[in-house]
Amino acid sequence: MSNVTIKDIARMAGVSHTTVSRALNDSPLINPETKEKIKSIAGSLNYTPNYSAKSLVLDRSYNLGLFFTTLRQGTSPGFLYEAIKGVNEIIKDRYNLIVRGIDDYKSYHHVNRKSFDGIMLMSQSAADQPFIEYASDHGIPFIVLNREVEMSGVVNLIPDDQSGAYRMTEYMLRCGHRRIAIVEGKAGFKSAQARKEGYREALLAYGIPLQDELCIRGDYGLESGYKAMVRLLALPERPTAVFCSSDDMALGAVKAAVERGLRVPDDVSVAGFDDTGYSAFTTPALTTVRRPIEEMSRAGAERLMALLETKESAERKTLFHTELIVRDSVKRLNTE
Amino acid sequence: MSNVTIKDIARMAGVSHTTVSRALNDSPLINPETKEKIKSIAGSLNYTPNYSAKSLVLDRSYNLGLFFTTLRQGTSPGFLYEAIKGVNEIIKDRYNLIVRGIDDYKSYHHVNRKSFDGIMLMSQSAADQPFIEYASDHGIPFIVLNREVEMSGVVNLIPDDQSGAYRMTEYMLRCGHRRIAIVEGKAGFKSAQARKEGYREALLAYGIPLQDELCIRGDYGLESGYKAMVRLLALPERPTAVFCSSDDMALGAVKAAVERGLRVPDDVSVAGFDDTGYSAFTTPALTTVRRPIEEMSRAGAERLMALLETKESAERKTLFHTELIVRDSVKRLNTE
DNA sequence: CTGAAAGCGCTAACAT
DNA sequence: ATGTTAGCGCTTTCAG
Repeated sequence: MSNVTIKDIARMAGVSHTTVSRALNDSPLINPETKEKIKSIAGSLNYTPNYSAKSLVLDRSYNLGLFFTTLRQGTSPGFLYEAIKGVNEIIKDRYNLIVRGIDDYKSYHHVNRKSFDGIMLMSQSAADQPFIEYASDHGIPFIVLNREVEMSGVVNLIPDDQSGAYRMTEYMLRCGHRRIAIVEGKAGFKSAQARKEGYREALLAYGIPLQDELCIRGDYGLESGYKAMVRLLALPERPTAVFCSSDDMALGAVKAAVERGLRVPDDVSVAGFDDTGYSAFTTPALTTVRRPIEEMSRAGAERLMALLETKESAERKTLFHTELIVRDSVKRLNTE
Repeated sequence: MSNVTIKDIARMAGVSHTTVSRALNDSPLINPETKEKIKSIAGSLNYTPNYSAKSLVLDRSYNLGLFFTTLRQGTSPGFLYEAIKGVNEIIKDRYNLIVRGIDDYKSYHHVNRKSFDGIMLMSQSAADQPFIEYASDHGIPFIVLNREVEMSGVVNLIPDDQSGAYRMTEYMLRCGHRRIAIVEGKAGFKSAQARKEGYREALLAYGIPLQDELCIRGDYGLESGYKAMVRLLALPERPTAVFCSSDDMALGAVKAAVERGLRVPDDVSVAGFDDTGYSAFTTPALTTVRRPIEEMSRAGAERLMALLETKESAERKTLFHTELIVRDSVKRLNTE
């Protein structure tokens, strides 16, 4: 029932508990034979160190936080999934991974250096700026993923959303589309802004003015894509292509089009962003932009662990490349 | 920078640290005025208790584990998402939620009563029986969700998969289908077996023999649904309806059918299981069985917390009802 | 109502 | 190479 302590082992081995502690921590000062003996006793007694005690004296909690802006809305299941998977793969059982939406906390009181050795913030919105400042003020080692932050000295891993959106829009333009709408992401989310910017830039490069009526606000969710498409289809002059800032919204948009008797991509083209596992399996398969969440999360975990061990990390800002994934939901209007 | 301890507060308040401890823990033995004074000092100093110290003396870690059989395959993003969301909603900041796939552990060494006050196991497969026994042997309070376990005395919350599958199959039969295939879930997963059983039972009730060629093994993933459908469509006599044991597989199945020029549901009907957020937005909208993961997770968190506080929990086994969700992917062949 | 003292299990000087 | 001692920050007898 494992209430064995180093003192018990010490007694059995006929040494002091200090020696046991050292042996178990592989101190080089201990006689190899003694060490072997102690370890074997520990093994046979099924000894497990009491991490609360270790934590107290070593001033480490062995907890790592993986925090999201919110778990309620705007965070897609696929996003959460890939992030957790990526991080867990790296930290193995060296740390406990604590997953939380920032908005689950009434106060940040429980978030402190004693309780978290480090924090990875999957930042989605500027709304978590206060949290970032809190962490910074309280000297908690942290890194920010997914959203670019201005703060200096912060390790910041971000996907290159803007150029992804640029390439997608450019692709649509190359396919001959000229009237291209965008369904934007959640208001206040940096990623939403970056994707819009890439879209704008591409249009500009082709000398096409940005039209307000073709920019519809969404919130990254399925439903909002649906509603946006309904509005777009009601326009006097319909777009020939719709760039949705998330795959989920693209799904919703396709749904709206199909319900109104239109065919995708024959009557209207639709593209997404994210490349969730589903996008290859929708009908039609979704042309989208792949966002390397899992890779970014793995890298984040590595960087955070390095930061905890060496107390510093070289590169501050790292861009993760997005990739255009061409499937079947955007029609080629020309032969180029 | 919050390295304030109760001793600092004691000094400032002119009392002993014992009194501070008691005051902060709302002990009734402390003079209300003293208490107020101490609390206000603590507040102004921005005191945060050191949870490692509390943990050591109180023998509680304030950690709750949410464990999955695996995070690599067979666990859908939606499943993970709803489970985490449900649990976090209940535990708020009273506990840390640690999310892990059991197969992330090389050994269970780090899983013990000192490190986890309690564990919720989202059990998907009999493969985690050893883990359950481990937890039980080591006296870690735990409850098992999602999969029925034989072990007595274990709090066990499970969705009623079998009757969900039964109702779905029955619905297909009522629609006039007689040649109904099933794409089964991951081998070894209890849920896969239960869904198959519900299917079998319904066929039996209608006097239809189970045909091996209509039972295809899948693994709950998109791809496996696709492959299964390919095989079914190659049959000399095709099924008129295909019951997939997960929405993901249903998506794959629809994909395969459409690629082969068939229309769903006009040429072949497809149904799913789970009712993930996506199922209403696929084309056609998926007829499926809703599985109340979030509710079950919330209930699980409540039960676990009750178990930790009162050291016992009344009901051992609770069934969560699944629900038939009729949408557009199953065709009515008759007029009944 | 408050304080002194002990101790949770561990690590880390400081001896030797 | 090993032991002695102190102490991490907190709660909890036990005394008063």
